Amino acid sequence: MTAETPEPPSLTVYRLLRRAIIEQALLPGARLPEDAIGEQFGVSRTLVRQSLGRLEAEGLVETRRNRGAFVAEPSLEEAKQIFEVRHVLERDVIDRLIRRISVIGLDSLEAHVVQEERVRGKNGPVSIRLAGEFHILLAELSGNAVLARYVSELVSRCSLILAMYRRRHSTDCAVDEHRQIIRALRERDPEAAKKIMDDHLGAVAGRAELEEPGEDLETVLARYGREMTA
Amino acid sequence: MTAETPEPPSLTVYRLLRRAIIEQALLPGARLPEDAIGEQFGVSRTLVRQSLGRLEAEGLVETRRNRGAFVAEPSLEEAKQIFEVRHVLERDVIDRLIRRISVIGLDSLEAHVVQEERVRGKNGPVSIRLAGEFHILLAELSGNAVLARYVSELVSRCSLILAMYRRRHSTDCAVDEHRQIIRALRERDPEAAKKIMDDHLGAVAGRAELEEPGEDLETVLARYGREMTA
DNA sequence: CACGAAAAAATAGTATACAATTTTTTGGAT
DNA sequence: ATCCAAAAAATTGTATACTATTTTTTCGTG
Repeated sequence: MTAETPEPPSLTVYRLLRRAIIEQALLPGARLPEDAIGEQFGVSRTLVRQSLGRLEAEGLVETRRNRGAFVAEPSLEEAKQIFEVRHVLERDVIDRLIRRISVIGLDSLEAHVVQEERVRGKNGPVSIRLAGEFHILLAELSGNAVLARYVSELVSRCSLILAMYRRRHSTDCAVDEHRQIIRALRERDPEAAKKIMDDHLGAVAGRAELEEPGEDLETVLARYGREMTA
Repeated sequence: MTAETPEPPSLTVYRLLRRAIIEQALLPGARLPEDAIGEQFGVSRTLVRQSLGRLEAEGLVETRRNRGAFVAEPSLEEAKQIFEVRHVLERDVIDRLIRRISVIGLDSLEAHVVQEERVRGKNGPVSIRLAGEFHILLAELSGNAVLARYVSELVSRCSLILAMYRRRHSTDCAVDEHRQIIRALRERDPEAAKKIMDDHLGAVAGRAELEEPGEDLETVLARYGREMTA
């Protein structure tokens, strides 16, 4: 009789907004008016506001006093700093995994990559999310929850950065690089794994060019809001 | 004519609660009832709730569904993980500082240590806070704001850990070790600096023993609430 | 006196209401 | 037509009100 407590609506709002941002349905700079969001999700501004506050703490949202919330627009400087910290943390993740990863862990990584491959080219937004979640899974397998949380946060913010400073999303390369990381882990080769990780992350840091704004808020939230009411 | 926008009350509540926790005026496990806090600070539950939410995201507060908020009680496992990530991040801070720290930066570190020395033994809570702020200052001088934010968060959580798993607060040693770090930075000696940092952090990770609960909430918040109304 | 069920009180979760600020619109003067 | 000021609308920030859950108290029974 596990009571199966349902997810509290406050969390749902947070989670859906987060996903909309990470999947780049809400692009950097997009306004996030409290009542419009609340209406779409069928909740009051109270919960929306809480969610926005939390997203702000994570760096996915910026709020201007008396002026509302916007999807964050990390500057190039911020972007550089985020990637630098990712480097530091993910190198440590690799170190830990080399020492402790189990067969089960490797299997779950493989399974994830298979999933990535399955949607490759078919569903852009989901590809973006899955690519990030591979890194989060790595961090979680490291066994250090604190480390995993920070990696997760930085990976999310990288989604924003990619949305701003990259021509087109080409996840094709990523899936391949992910496989390479798994192989290096399987062979317990820390230098190879770190090298791949460095390349994988470093390649992104040196580009620039913007995109056009996305669809309007209603359309986006209607899509993400379905999960709320259902 | 810089307009000097005053701090919004929501931020003030957050900041004061945070300080009360970090200075160990509110000990791990202490209940944090929303209306009692709001009454003390002269604000509604709305703002208290926002603050508690943010503190929860930072790991300083834990909330149990329909049961309220408490000052977090990190387990020994969590504590270990926090110190591990601190190690990784602060070693990187040192690396950066060796490369880039200016005379002005070194001076501000010196100034901070002087301040630490001034209150040594006289004001326990402030000593605790200042000891942590030395590490935060180091991280800020590294020039990477993302890195600084994470170090800051972890340092705060360490305050909780010390409150739970340490016999008595002996900041005497810390001040001395802080001086040693400054010296190593001045001499551009990365290995020495990292060695000291490792010892400094590592020394704490291997102890255990609990303390007794603290004073009641009202007394504590009356002290911290002064800044709110003034 | 101990125990347990029901009632009461307390407290968290959410929605609504109100105040303050910002943005947009309007209308007149140049 | 353009610009500027004043009014209106929209939106945020905060407080209050209401609902649901949890905790405490009460009180009857074994």
